[in-house]
Amino acid sequence: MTPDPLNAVFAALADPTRRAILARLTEGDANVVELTTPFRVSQPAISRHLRVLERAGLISRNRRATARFSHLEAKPLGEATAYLARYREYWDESYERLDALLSALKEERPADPKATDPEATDASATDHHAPDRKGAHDGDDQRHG
Amino acid sequence: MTPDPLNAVFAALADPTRRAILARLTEGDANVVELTTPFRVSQPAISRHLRVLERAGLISRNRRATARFSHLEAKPLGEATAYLARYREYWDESYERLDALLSALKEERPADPKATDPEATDASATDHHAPDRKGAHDGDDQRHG
DNA sequence: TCGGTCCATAACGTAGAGGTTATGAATGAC
DNA sequence: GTCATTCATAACCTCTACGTTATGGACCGA
Repeated sequence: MTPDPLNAVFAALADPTRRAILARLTEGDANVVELTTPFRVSQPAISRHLRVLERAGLISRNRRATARFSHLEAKPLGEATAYLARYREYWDESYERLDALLSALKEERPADPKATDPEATDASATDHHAPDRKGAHDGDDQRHG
Repeated sequence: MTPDPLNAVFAALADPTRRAILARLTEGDANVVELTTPFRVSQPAISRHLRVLERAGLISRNRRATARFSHLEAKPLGEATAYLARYREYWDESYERLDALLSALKEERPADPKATDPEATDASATDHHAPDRKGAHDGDDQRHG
């Protein structure tokens, strides 16, 4: 039933107006009029953006008189960040490769002990653009369907 | 002219098939056939997913004989993470507030040590609808759906 | 040269996103 | 009670996303 919360969170974040709304909400809760004013789109459009954000769990809302205030709920952002953190080693990879390269160069010259860390030379680095792994892994691919 | 790279990156991440493709690519580069097999969608569908990922800068591709291998380019993921990091204080906030609340309770009745585990009592529960950042409003009237 | 494999693209359908204007319900102020 | 404000919703349009099947180009092996 729940297809995957990340779908809704990332989709919500894909729209610049919604990101701007979230940024605005870091300065404090705001009602629809306050959120509509700076964005030169119509009020119903903002209302729909808010509904998208609410369904993604990124905001909560409560009444106050005739107004309805939106409040930033950042936990899904934390979950999205946690998801992305899985890839950190891959965008650090270039630095690691630079490290490996420098280490290799240093090996030709004498010494430097810290260059011998086996974890530093990640497999993915050598693997770069040299696939040749034809069906090596078992069918562990995740389908979120 | 470039509307904002985050648009494309988050939009690309919003699709579970594309996220699965990225996950697969952490195990090594793959051609279209290898990427199509596990996902029970047609090959043209995968080709389009790959184009979306490529436009978002999340993969690069190179030929190898008749095949075309995709390679994970994680830097945009790092940029997306950097963007989300701006909100870290807001999802940490709940823990901070929970801490503050528990501290306050402890001062009243010095006892009950097991209540201090932040993992045990879900933080979002306390955080929910307790704005007080600026708008200083209360009243819990929320609607979902 | 010929057949097979890999892949992109075209053509098409459906569904949803994002925008608009018009309108009405809910609530506070007078 | 009456009016003004706030907001959601309906009705509508356009554009894009995502999927399909059909097809053809590019390239390798024999």
